[in-house]
Amino acid sequence: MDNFTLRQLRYFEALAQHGHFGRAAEACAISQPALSVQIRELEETLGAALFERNARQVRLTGFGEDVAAKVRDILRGADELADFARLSHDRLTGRLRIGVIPTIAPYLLPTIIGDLTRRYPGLDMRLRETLTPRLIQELAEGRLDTAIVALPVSEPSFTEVPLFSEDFVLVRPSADADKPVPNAETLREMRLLLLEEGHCFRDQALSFCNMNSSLPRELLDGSSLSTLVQMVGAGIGVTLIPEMAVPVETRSASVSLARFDAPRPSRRIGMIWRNTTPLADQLQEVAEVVRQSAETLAGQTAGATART
Amino acid sequence: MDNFTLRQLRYFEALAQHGHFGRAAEACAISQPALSVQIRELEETLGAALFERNARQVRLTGFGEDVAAKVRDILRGADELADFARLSHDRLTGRLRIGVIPTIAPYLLPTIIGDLTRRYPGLDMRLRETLTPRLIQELAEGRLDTAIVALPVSEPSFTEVPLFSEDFVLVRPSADADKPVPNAETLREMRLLLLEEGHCFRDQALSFCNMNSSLPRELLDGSSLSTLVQMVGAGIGVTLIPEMAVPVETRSASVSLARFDAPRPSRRIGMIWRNTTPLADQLQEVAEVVRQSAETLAGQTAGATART
DNA sequence: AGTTATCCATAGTTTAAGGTTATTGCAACA
DNA sequence: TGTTGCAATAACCTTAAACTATGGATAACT
Repeated sequence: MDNFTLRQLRYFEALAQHGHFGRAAEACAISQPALSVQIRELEETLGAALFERNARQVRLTGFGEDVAAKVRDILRGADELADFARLSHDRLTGRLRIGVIPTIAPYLLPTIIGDLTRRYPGLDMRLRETLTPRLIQELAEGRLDTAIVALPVSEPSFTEVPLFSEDFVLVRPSADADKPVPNAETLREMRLLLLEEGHCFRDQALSFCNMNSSLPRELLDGSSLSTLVQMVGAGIGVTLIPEMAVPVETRSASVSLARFDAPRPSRRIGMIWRNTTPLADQLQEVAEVVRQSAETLAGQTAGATART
Repeated sequence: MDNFTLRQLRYFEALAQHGHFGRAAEACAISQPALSVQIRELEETLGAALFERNARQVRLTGFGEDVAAKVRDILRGADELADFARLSHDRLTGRLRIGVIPTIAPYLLPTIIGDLTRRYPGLDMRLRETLTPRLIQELAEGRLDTAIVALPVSEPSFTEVPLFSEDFVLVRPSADADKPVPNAETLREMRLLLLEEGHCFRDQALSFCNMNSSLPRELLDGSSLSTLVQMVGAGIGVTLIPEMAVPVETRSASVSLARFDAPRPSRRIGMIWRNTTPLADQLQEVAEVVRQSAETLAGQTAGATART
């Protein structure tokens, strides 16, 4: 292998520039003998003289000139690396891969993308929307940096921080607007439309009714909350949606909304990341930003829910 | 300044590639703790984690990936430098700046350019033809690597090696072909055409006649041997030319050649270089090549002189 | 669940590398 | 012929980097 050091290259460049051991050494903040030794060792590793030493001046040899050009490239590369590292210091930078579950993504992402981009200019955000199990797997494999999911996840190798809680809202045909709000019991008797299997929100909704997810039931599965609301509008049944989805999903459907009495169904949303990620500090910051975005969004949503 | 070392970058690259401290350390031919320490120190200098260490694997962080790209560039540059140096090992390479006096250049250069190029492929030869004082100055200033001149030069800071001696040949009008060959005495009475001042060959010719160069005389100065021979052909006078110039200069002129009796006028041609040049060894080689080229050339020249 | 295996980090020690000051040697110049 | 300027060398000291041995955490196995 090549056995020269970056230090030798820096000394070499200084000497090439100054043409004088004493002054070059001063520029490198070392003593003249130290520089002499390093230059000699560099010449030995390269196998040829880089400088011609003369009683009156020190001059690059032809070989030395060729070397100088290559050394310049190397040192500029090293400087760039140092600059890049300094700029990245403690700042969230480069790529940040965030996973989000489908029952959050459409409502939260538009806001937090904006907020994060404003907060961390130059951040290369990459978003992935998929079901919790896959998010967990990709996070474990290092293909994601963090994920926004429903808590708890209870993976010992993950850290989870809560972001916010959101209630579930009942969506029923407009015709039912004046009927009493059902409780968990009565809800079980109704035709409850749910997301297809795999969605955590499906399980959360079922759990509210004390029903088993795997229990074979005659229910129609939708692939998105949007679909479910459309089906409700068509009078096929009722469904639950998280509060955050209300403004978007009920905008154009003729359905009525109802909030449950206590104990209200709800879920906790949080961020998770690998315990070992070096981004922990920055991800805490990101969590704070997301939390505030969600809070703002919740304010608007509450208004919307009230209006309906 | 940046305080990382090339060694750390090599270790970093190995670890990035292997994703495993033990195997990367083995690839670097060091122990695992040594690698751990160097990686940690690199991370400290750069101010951020490069790898995420996990019980099962070691993975680059986003920052680490950006760094890896820059590190690759730096290391490839270093490798190139090492390769370049290895190729240049002890071989005469790169630029070689040779100065030659005008009364040698036209006759010797065509041959030695060919011979040197054959001997040192890839050599970037740069030739300069000018008068001895300027050659000496440029050599001293490091603007030439070596020069081919008439000896002695007697500069204490220069090394001189003899290449060959060459006799001076008398050139006179063809009509004089049968006249006896003049000696130094009788030559002084003839109309001797010489090169303009500054040419060493002018002084050498004058010295043969025991005449002082600065002595005001009615003589016509030519700017090249070629001009002088043309003037002889026109019957204006006689001149001396070095043996080596004979084949080229008398090819198309109607003049006759005559060799002097002993003591024949002659001059010693040699190569000079700075005592301090690191190319000394290689220049000795070059001198040997030039010596042989000149010998070959002298053989042809002798034949040509005999023919006339 | 206890045990083993794997793997990275840390500690303590030795060796090599790089720095310092003091001195020598060499050329150039007055 | 000293004198001066400058690079090389020597002797010594400090820091860096290697090694062996050990520790602690996490998965995997029985």
